[in-house]
Amino acid sequence: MIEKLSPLDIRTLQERVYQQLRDALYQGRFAAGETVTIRNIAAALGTSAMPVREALQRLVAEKALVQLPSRSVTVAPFALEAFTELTRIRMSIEGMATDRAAKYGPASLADTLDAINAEMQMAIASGFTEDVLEANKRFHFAIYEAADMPQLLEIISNLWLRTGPYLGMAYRKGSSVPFSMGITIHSRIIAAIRMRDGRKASQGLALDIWAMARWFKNHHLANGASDPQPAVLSSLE
Amino acid sequence: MIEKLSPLDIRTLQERVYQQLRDALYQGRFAAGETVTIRNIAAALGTSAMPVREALQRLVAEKALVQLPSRSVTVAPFALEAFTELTRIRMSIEGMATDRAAKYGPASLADTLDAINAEMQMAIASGFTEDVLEANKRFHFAIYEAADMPQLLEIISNLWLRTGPYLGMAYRKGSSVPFSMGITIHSRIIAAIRMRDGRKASQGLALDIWAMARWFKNHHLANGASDPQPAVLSSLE
DNA sequence: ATCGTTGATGTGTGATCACAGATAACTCTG
DNA sequence: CAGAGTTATCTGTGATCACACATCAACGAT
Repeated sequence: MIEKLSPLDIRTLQERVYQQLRDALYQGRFAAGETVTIRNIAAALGTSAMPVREALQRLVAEKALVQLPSRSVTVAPFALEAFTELTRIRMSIEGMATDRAAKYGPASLADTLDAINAEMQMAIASGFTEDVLEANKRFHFAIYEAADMPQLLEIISNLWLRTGPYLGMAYRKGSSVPFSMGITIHSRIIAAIRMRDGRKASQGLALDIWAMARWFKNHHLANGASDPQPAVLSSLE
Repeated sequence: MIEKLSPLDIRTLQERVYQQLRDALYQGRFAAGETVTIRNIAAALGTSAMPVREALQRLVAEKALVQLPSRSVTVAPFALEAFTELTRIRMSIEGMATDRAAKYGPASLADTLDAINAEMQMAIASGFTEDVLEANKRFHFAIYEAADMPQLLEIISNLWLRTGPYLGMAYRKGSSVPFSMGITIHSRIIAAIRMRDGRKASQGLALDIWAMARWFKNHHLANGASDPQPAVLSSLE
């Protein structure tokens, strides 16, 4: 009986609108600063305004979108200070998750990460940046899930939703993301996890986040004509 | 001209509903597990269902309320594991904020904190627990604001919204919260901040959070008949 | 006695509408 | 030719309604 039928999508319309918008945002498919209107999206999705407006409000509540004083909703324009602060927060919070994953995670974690890192290296070699980004995300979240702290995981997901668009945006403009350095750092993290050295793993992860942020800043500000960042970790500490 | 008129409240209805619910939740005025319906609240507030349902969805998005599979919204019932995890997260995140406040905050911070701590001691002496809780909150947030990280501040506010109800609930049941110990810990934090010792300040703050959580667990579980927690910090580390 | 059915009631969801605020182009006045 | 006022248009907000789903109690069949 069961195998003759396929499960249905019982999510509410609002939920589906939300997830579609969330994905689009995460992949940077909306331009920063772009304003997003209820009726436009409703028309694009073929729904009424109702589910769209609730999805938008939810995204605003999660800080994935911002609401102007005029009450219209826009994609947050890039702001250096906000980005720097987010990076600092991520280094701390994701570092904490990594510490716990290293100390108390399953013994199989290091092997899982090795496999993902190998896939990432292959993706780099073949040049599919989209796949590289995806593998990088999988690498990080494999660690965070191993920390076995569901609420922390959600906080981290939210932070990625806020930072993600910038990276996607940057590589969409055709820049070669320096992921090869990432591979090396990842290996160091794996080694630390294998030795259950939470401190080293956490520091490695923070370095990974920091290096990516520094690259992004230099790349982004090059187009915006501003000072490149010094290659010293302390500037973010 | 200007001084003849007083400014109006231009917030949307939804916003006002949201803030009223948020306050009520934070003060523990809703029982854990209680289900909250749109029409009831709308009737109580004298509005239509529309702004209420949007406020509720916002609170769900912020994890201040939970949505059951039946799609009705309830106040999250107390769950020990969730509380323990939240405490751990708070120790880390609020510790980070404290570290920065100590290192880079204004020189006046220590004096401000001393004043608040004195007020708190007075409130303890006079027995107004509500005032004690309020002073305690002011103490903590004076530190977090000094860290000058607006996004981090919002994350912390959200964490307090999730943890706050339990403390309010407990003291509402007539328990004497052991705040006198808090005063001592606070003094240690102030001393560390005065010396710009971020590490010590952050450890002191984590201890403050941890001690409060431990008291709550013992108190709460005493009613629920379970094992009291050992008085060792490592159990949470 | 147990399980399934039926109904009543209460609930969230989504569509639709009326309306006020915002914005920008335009017009009129000085 | 400014600058204040006007207008047209687009936007979010809030009210209201129809509907489907959830829940639970009373009832009936087995």
